[in-house]
Amino acid sequence: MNRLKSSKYVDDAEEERSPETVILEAAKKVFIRKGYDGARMQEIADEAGMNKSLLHYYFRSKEQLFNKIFREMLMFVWPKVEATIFRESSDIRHVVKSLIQTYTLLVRQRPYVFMFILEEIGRHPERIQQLKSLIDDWGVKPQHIIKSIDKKLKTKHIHHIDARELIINIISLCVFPMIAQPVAMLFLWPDRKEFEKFMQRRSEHVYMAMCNILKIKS
Amino acid sequence: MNRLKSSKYVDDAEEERSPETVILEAAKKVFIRKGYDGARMQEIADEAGMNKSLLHYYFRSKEQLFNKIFREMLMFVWPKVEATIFRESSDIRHVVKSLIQTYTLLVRQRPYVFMFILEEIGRHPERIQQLKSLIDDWGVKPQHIIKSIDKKLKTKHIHHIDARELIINIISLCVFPMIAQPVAMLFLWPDRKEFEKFMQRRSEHVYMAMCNILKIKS
DNA sequence: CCTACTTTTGACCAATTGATTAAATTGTTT
DNA sequence: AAACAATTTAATCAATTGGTCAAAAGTAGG
Repeated sequence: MNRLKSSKYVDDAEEERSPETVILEAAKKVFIRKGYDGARMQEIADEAGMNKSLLHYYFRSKEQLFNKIFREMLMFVWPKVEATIFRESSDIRHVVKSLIQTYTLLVRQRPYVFMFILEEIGRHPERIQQLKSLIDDWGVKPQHIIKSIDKKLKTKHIHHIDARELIINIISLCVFPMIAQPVAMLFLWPDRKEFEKFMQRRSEHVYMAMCNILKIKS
Repeated sequence: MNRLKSSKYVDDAEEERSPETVILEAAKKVFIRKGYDGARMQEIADEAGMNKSLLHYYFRSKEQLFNKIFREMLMFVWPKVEATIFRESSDIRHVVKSLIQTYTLLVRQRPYVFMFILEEIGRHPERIQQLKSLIDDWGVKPQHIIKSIDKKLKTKHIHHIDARELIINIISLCVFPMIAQPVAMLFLWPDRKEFEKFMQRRSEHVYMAMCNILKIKS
C-alpha cells in the first residue's frame, strides 16, 4: 500500500525528476511563500502539476511533507556554520572572517532560509526539537561552540568581548538586513538595485565593523 | 444595522473594558501567538470570553480586525523611531545612543513586535501599503531620514560610514537577538536567565560596538 | 408596562480544509 | 497477453473555516 520507492526513471541516470523530487520542490516553493499555516495542499499539487492525492501517497500528510522541507533547510545551514566555527585556524581573524563569509553566502544563496526557520519555530515551538535532535546526531555540544571561540579570543591583544556576544553580533549584522528587506527598502533603499549592491558588499563591511569592535587591524 | 458605537460603560469613566477593547486585546494575543493565517476567529472569541458573532458585529471581518491590531503595532514603533532620528542634537553620538536606546527599549517592551511586523509583511506583501500610508500621513520622506543622519556624520573626525549602513547596523544589533531568541537560546544561552541578563545589557554593548565602528570614544 | 433601540446568542451557511478510498491506469515480469 | 504490482485519478469524507441571520436578551425613555 505505502510503497514509497519509485523505480521509474531510475535507470535514466541524469534528470532528478522523480515524483518525490517534483513534489518536494513544489512544496518548498509554496511553504516558503505562504508558511505552514498559509500553505494549501492543493496549491502544492498545482505547483507540482499533479493530483493532490499523490502528495499523500508519497508523503502521507502535510506535516510530514513540511518536516522534510524543514529538515532540508536546517541541513543547508548547519553543516556550513558548524564547519566554520570549528575550523582549524587559531587566529580569531580567520574565524571571524569565515563566519561572516559563511553567513553572507548563506543569505545570498537562500535569502529566505533564516526567516523561514525562525518563523516556523516561533509559530510551532515544538519544531525546535528537530533542530535539537539534528545537532545531537551531529554530536556537537553547544558549550563547545562558545569554548572554541573563547579560546581563540584569549590570545593576542584583542579587545575583550564575550564569545557569545561576538557570534550574535556577526549573525545579526549578516542576517538581519535580509530579514528586514521589505521595510528596509521602504525607508533606506527605495531602489532595489541599490539594496542589492549594499548586500553584495555586506561581507566586507561587516568584517571591517567586527575588526573595529575587536580593535584589530583588518 | 452596523452600529459600532457602544454606549454602555461609557459613563463609567475608569475601566477601559468596552467590548471593542476586550476583543482587540484578545485578538492581539491570538494574532501574535498564531499569526494571521494560523489565528482562528473562534479562538479569539474564546480568549475574549464572548460569542464569535460579536467579533463580526464589532469589526466586520477577520481582515479588518487584524488591520486594527497591525496598525496599532506600527504606531507603537514608528513615532518613537521617528522622534529619535529627527531629534535636535547635531552630535552624532547622541543620535546613535538614542537610536540604540529606543530600539532596545521597544524590544524589551514588546519582544514580539518587530518579528510580527516583518512576518506579516513578508507573508502578505500588500500590507506594506499600510506602513507606506502611515509614514505618508506622518509627512516623513524616507530620504530625509538618510540626509538627517548623513549631515551629522559629516562633522568631526569620524570614521566614514554610509548613513544607511549605520542605521541598519544599529537596528540589526538591537533587534535581531530577540528575533533569534529560540535558536540563540539553544546554542548560546541554554539558561534563560543568562539570555535575559544579556538582553538587559544589550544597549551598552551595542553602543560600545557602534563607537568602535565609528572610531569615536564613548 | 410599552416601545424602540442596541447588544448578544445560537443555529446555520457555503466554501474550503487535509485526508481517504476505490477504481482506473500504467508499468513490469513472466 | 496474462498476471501482478505500482502509480495516478476522481469522487468523496468529516471537520473546520469565516461569515450571516433572525431571534432573544438587555437597556432606556415615556
